[in-house]
Amino acid sequence: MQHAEAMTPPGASTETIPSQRTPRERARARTIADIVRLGRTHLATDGAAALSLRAVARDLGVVSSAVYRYVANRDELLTLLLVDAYDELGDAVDAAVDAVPEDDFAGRFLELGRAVRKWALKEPARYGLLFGSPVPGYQAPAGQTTMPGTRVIFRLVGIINSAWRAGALAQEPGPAVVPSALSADLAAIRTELGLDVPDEVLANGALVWTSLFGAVSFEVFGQYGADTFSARDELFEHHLAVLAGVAGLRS
Amino acid sequence: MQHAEAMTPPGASTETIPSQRTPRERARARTIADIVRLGRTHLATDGAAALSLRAVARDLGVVSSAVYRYVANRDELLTLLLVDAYDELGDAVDAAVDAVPEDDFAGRFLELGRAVRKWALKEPARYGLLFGSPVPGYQAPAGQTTMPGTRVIFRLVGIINSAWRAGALAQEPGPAVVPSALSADLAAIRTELGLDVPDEVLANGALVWTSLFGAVSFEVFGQYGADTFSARDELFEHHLAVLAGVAGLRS
DNA sequence: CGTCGTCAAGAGCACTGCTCTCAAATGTTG
DNA sequence: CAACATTTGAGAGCAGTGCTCTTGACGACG
Repeated sequence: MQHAEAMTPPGASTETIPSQRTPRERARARTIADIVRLGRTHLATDGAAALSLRAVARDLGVVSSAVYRYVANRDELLTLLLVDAYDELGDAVDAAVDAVPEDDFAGRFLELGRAVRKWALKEPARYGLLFGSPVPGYQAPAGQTTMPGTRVIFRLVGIINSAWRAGALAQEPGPAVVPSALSADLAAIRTELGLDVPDEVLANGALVWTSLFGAVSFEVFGQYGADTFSARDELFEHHLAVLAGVAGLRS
Repeated sequence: MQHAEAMTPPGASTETIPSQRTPRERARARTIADIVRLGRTHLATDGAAALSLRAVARDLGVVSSAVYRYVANRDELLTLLLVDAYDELGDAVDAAVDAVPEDDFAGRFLELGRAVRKWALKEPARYGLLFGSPVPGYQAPAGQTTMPGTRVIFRLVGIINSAWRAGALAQEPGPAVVPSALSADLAAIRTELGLDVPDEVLANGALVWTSLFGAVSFEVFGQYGADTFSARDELFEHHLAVLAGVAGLRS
């Protein structure tokens, strides 16, 4: 929050990419991209807590203090990597969902879930940065991270909302009454995202959201024992099917 | 795994607590308990990655190298704190569940969920150590952590199994067929834990398990936006009610 | 062509985990 | 009670970390 303003000094930064007018800016952008690329590798290899600016500098073939010309501190590099990972996950989810016909709502949901799991298993450390325990002392600047960080949930509620509009949503009996305070929250979400679904569906959607990431996190973080589940694909498919039912998406 | 053997030097340690025969052992146990206590404070304050043996030594009023007389390394202290936290969570869950009549299966499940959430919100950093992204380079020794680490899930499937035995489990329609490989996993779990529930119920129980911790993790780790949900108690209660339905526990 | 801005390098501070040696305190035992 | 043995704490030291500051060089721009 406070960071967001501090990061846009008055008169500087055009928010959009500066299109690299001078060769200096070109070289600078290239170097920052290299730093992010190397940081991504270290992040994927050793995890977020072990991300070291000095190590990145070594790989860059430069002394440690030189990196500070391009990145203010370790937290800023972490933010860059956070956005980088959110975007990669968002792209993967978008591609998977878009490959399914628009009117196959259940199919789109299943592919969304599979895409999240697939990316998480491929990039466990980066997934951990996004959805694991927060890095101590690091607070993600909301201004830069909320947008890419909400792509998956936006996509999910978008699918549910489209199904609702198409009249393809099976209404579960479920606990009918939604308390007033929660109902106010849901109303705010509904207006902000331009949704039509009633409280019950929206609340269930939130549960499906957290449950999807709960299942993925358990698998990625090794919460299942080493040998408790060997058929993890099938377990996840079962979970997805049940969650589709909770969301009202019958295939 | 490998650690487990290295931690029981031949001829030493009786595995059970040595009951502190000599005053030396008494003093030693007291010091270790102090280290764990101080470590717990640091863990709760600054998170797992920021846990520092030197800081613990300072608080203990002793030079840094002295703590290595009691704890082999940082990872071993982390293991002690891991077990410590698992046990505290397990105790909290046990107390909450035991406060509900044995035949109120849905009520027991709800209290289990509430206890997990309550403890997690009270101890976010320690919860993060248990269920967040794994600490890089640290592998929990299974021999010491699996037992306390499985108390909650054992308790959960115990409730479901008791309800099944009592004929109080509402069978949901759900996706009927459970694939063969997953069925084999579930059979192994069933025999190991002495359960009677069919595949479908057990698989749904696994989903309820991961979903419960998914919902708690989202809240503890701040995955909900800062101001998206203000009525989080009610949201969680709604989730619990739906999950009780998934488990077949109708109240 | 000279000025000015940018950049890399190096030194340095405070912190971390961990190892080693040495001396003191402590408990055990003859 | 005194001698011994074990345990313990202190200190130095190594290698690593984030980060700051100063210095010198290089390149772009007026």
